[in-house]
Amino acid sequence: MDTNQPRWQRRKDARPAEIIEAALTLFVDKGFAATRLDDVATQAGVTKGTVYLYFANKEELFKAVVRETILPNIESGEHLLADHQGTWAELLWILLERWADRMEYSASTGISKLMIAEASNFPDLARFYVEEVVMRSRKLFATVIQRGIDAGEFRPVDPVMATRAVISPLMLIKVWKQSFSLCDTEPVDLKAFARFHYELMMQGLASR
Amino acid sequence: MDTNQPRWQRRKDARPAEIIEAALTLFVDKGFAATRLDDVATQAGVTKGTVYLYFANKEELFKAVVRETILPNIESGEHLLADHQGTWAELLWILLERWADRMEYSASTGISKLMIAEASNFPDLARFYVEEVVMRSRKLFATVIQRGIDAGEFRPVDPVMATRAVISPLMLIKVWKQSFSLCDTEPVDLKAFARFHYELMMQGLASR
DNA sequence: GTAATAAATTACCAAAGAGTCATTAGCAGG
DNA sequence: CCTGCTAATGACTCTTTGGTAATTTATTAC
Repeated sequence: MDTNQPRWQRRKDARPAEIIEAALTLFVDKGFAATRLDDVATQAGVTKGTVYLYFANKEELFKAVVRETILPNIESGEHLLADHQGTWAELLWILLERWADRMEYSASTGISKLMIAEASNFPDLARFYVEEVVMRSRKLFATVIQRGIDAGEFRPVDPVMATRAVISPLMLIKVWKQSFSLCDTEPVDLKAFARFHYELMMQGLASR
Repeated sequence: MDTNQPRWQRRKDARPAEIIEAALTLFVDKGFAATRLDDVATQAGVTKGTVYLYFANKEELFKAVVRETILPNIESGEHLLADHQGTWAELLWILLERWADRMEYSASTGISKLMIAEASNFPDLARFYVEEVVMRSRKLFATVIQRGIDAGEFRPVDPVMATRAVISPLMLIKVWKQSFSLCDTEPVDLKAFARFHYELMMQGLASR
């Protein structure tokens, strides 16, 4: 108020991304229904009217959040598979490590929790998510495992089930952390756990 | 209408349980915020006024749902540990199988998904859930693994991390099924997957 | 400087749904 | 059969919040 700078600025290009980021945080934290658009607007540094300038309604904003946040992350893993030279066990570890890494700093992995919570209320978005994100991730891991089996590196297990077994622990631990960070006092080092789980997967629990 | 039976009955003792069951189904399916008390009442065969006869408000109903549904299930596993005679690997399988079984028919396992979605909106309930359900389950599995290590059945791994690795796949698959049953077309036989995961845990993925 | 523009605000509306309470009616005891 | 008790109803209020639109103001071009 003391300086005479403008009360707000026109930033047409930057607004949508800022609103989506604010919405991502709040949706992941409180859920879709419990998040107020007024709060999204405030956190994005605008007012509710501005949100409606860029998104038709709350549901469209939700869809935009999921789409914009997820899509950039999908493809890099597939490139890793295409370009890989070493053993399949190595690639498996690279994929898990990269994933654990991303979980530490990127808010985008919170989408998993969000989709789990809201899938039944947004069937079409759930279908999009399952097809474009989940299926592609599964296929990536399943291919690595299948090639490992073909190369004689892995025992001949069912690659579909093995994929689930490989992915689940990291996935759940992230979802869990997202939900119970306030009360679950057992701290988890994501990367250390990823390594532990990888080695358990490879060697098994039984003594020899 | 044709017969002259009463329009409703007085069933003071039965109502709370019926309302809780209806609420459990709807909360798990649609989430807390998206569930209308009118719908809960209808599904329980009463009207909204009756719900408020037995529960102070929506939040208290939610807490009652979590408490009443979970508590009966906790203790039986602990008894299994106390009474067990065979190997620890056997007990591990018994616990997993029993869990997979229960997931098939009991709605109570849907609580996991519900708590994941709503934990941040109900911190005190989340704390109750983590302490009374999660921690106790973890402790149960960790004890079995520790004893298996002591007995020389298992390699000397970190039992806390191993517990997470053992529990996560089944847990996530259940949560997932709960959320994406409509669009994730890959069918999962819970018991078969439990067996697969158990054997993978025991033997490992690497060929010898 | 000034006028035209459109980005952003603010005050508003309407629907939905949580929560209330006066009334109704099932049921047990006399 | 009647009477009292209270479980259950259903119409009501009030708050919350998604959504709208008239108004304001930053910005740009001349």
